[in-house]
Amino acid sequence: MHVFDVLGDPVRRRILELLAEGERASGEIVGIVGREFAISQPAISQHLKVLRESGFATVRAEAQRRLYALDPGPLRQVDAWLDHFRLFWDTKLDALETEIARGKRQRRVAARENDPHETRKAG
Amino acid sequence: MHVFDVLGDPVRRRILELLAEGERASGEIVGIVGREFAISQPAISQHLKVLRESGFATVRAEAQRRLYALDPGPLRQVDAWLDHFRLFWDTKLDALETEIARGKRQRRVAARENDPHETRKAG
DNA sequence: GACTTATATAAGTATATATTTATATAAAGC
DNA sequence: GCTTTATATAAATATATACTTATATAAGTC
Repeated sequence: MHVFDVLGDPVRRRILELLAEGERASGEIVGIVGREFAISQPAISQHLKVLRESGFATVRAEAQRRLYALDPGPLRQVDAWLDHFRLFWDTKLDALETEIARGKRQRRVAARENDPHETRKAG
Repeated sequence: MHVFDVLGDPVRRRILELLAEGERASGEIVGIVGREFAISQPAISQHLKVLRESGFATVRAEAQRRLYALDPGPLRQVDAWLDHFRLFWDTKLDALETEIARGKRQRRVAARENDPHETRKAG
């Protein structure tokens, strides 16, 4: 399923917002999102499956619980696709600013990925 | 139709990419996108309708032609939604940078929107 | 005024997916 | 071992939407 199809569903968007706050058990998500959208546990379980299989979320087991965490990869892809349009919607100056910031970020990310110690901070 | 549902279709994403390069007549879009995706003129016309009605594109007439232009509003909404996750995927420092840039941009946008010269789309 | 060009709309259909209820799996507690 | 708790899967169904072909609208050309 394409990144944007995944994001097309409001339940999945809500789940992602929750996961942005931190790891959550399936049951917690069912509690919150199920109440907000009035849908069943299997419905949410299937949305979680979509999020797993499309790379938006990872899971780890802890006893019977399944703890879901956000994987930012696909969201970064969306951000990258928006680059097509930033030059359009920003003023030229804004765009330049944005591009400079992105470039800096990308260079740092590249540096991290080459670092065998996988350090969290990079200047 | 929700912003993300609009972006869920690959034909519409391609049309938006084209419009990011500048205004295009419906016929040009049919020529390019129709060939790439092997779909008919009415199919593309219907996608253009979706883009119009969801605010991604504006149209103006020129003789029989319909000239489509990108409206960045909904794409900015997507960008804004991604803010939920930037703190997650950036390092703290990166995020701070991004937020500062966004703040500056938003203040400028607000200034533009208060400008009485602002143009609105045709009914 | 008929014909051509450019685009949109109508009607019908096929397919994808979001849901439901029912059931399976699997770990924990007693 | 049986029951409870937590989660996933199966099967069936409803709905939305992305197409198709056919046709309408409207401006330009001869």
